[in-house]
Amino acid sequence: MPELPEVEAYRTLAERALDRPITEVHAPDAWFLKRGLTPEVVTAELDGRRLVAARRIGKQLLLDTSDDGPTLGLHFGMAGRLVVDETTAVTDLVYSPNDANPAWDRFGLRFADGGQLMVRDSRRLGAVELDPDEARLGPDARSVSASQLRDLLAGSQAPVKARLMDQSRLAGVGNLIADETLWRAGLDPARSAASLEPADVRRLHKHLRAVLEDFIAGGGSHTGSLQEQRHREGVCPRCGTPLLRRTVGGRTTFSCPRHQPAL
DNA sequence: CTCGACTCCTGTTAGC
DNA sequence: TGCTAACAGGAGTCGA
Repeated sequence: MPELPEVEAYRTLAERALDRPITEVHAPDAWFLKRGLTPEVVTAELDGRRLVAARRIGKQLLLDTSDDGPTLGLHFGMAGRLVVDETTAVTDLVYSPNDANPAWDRFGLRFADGGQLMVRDSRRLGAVELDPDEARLGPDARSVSASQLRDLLAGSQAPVKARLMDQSRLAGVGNLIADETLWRAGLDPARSAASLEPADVRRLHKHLRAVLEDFIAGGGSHTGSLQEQRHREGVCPRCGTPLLRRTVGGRTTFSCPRHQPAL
């Protein structure tokens, strides 16, 4: 997906959709609805209500509804976008087409004033559910404390990168944020989480926070220093050393063998 | 419980 | 130019 910074932009955009009566629910793709939700049920639950708050936990967008209605949970998968009244929050989304294709409109709400909120996802890896279990997500990466980060890394033999991307322990970090953060912090993504020293964790925390704020301010997860070097001939932006490309935690991973040495 | 492999889906791109 | 295979910012499930 869209990682945390993109979903934060979606959340801000979704605020434009608040307090507008819902007159129609567009759910043409039943497969896109999860946890047993059907087009009939989601229509009955949302029709006539209004969105009253736009929240975000990690990569999950949560839209609360009026009159004690359900919370609408939106996931954007790897290519999903949010569109409100034909305005898109994020213009450049790597690995996702920019064009508007009606067939990619997987779920949407029509408002009484004629406007709309739409989830546009070419790849169908996004999801819509009602009253998602918010407890399944770890603390949001934008506000995670240093001690929380220390605790969620402690004792794990999994690669530190895999641990950072485990949404049940830390919500919001995806592949690009993980690589950029570990690169800035000078940590090998494949090191076991438990092998980090206290100073490593403090540095990681500092850079994680900085990367997130940079990406939120700068327009997305693709704006990192490492991003333009994310290809087979890529070199370290800092020292020019050819980047190491491998799979860590099941995801394509780029790192500088010089600044991010293995133990 | 923890962790890695596999799977879902489809548009783009690299390579023959 | 055209076809095919690999690959992609995510995450759920299964099994060792």
